[in-house]
Amino acid sequence: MAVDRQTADWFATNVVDWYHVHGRKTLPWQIDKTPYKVWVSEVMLQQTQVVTVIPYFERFMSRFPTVMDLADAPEDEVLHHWTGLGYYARARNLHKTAKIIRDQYQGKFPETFEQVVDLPGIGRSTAGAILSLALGQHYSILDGNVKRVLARFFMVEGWYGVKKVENHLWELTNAVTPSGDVREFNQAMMDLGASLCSRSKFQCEPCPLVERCLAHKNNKVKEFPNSKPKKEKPKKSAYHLMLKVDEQVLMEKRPSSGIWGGLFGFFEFSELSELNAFLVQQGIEATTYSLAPFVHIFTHFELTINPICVELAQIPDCVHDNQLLWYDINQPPEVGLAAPTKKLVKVLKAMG
DNA sequence: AAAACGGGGGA
DNA sequence: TCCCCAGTTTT
Repeated sequence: MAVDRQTADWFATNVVDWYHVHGRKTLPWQIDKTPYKVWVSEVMLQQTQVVTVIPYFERFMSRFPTVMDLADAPEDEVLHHWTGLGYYARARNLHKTAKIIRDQYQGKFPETFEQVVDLPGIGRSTAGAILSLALGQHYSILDGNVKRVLARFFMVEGWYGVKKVENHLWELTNAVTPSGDVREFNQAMMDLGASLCSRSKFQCEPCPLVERCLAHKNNKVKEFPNSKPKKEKPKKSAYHLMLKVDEQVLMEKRPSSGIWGGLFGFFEFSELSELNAFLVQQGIEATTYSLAPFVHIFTHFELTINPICVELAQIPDCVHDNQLLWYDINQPPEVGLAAPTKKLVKVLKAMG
């Protein structure tokens, strides 16, 4: 789906005009712009908002005023100046790239798209930002702000983590990016996305694009860009063996790592056959019966727990062990229990 | 508690 | 090529 020329021109003109009145022009990386400054600021801004970035950027620039200073610095010091920003792999890439520029480009920041985009930590959008903002070259950008503005204006369906959707957005940003004023336009798009067209606190009335914005027209600004579809949680199931002697039920201490680490719980099996094999192995011959299965939801998966009961007349020899606990449901010992275990204890108690 | 951010890297 | 991940902030 192409954008007609008239719409593209209208879009660009309105955005650039808005920039001249409302855009930011005096951020530290906008003064005396160089590819180096734009690069460092763009990488910082990939993960953090403008107000937070400013002090980091200034400290970084006063310690590493040029790409050569950065290249010659010890990695630890680079990381130190990044502390608090997170994503430390990006700081390492920054340092790696500085060394490449020192060693392969005589310390001069490369100025072609292919060279720039090949550098570690610089992808298509960041390369476009460096070349357009610092050097006025005609490249589009597509960061999160631009994606949001375009997804709303054109009501782009789908989550942009999907390649097809992202490609479509690239076509759109290419189409609306004007041949002149590319610096102003790109900067304006990022400013717009960060301010009026922010994710949740958007304000459409003062927006220079409001008249033709499809999401606004359809009263669906909130729905665009479409968010990442909640991925269905993997479903797992487990059998929990509740070995009962009167009012006591057997638990074991779980390994310290992994789910419910260090808590006490029932013997857990992924298959019923394993549970039965365990009983045979322990010389336990008694009838088992099931309680109602239930689902326990974790952040990353859903576990269906099938409780299996066995009632014995007396404590079997085989199960005296430090790691084991005969949990008396009337006099609960003070140990950690996972939520589903607690729930099952309650069920047992109710059964009497 | 969960999504977002842009690029790297593993499947 | 697709999908997940990193760390922190924001919602």
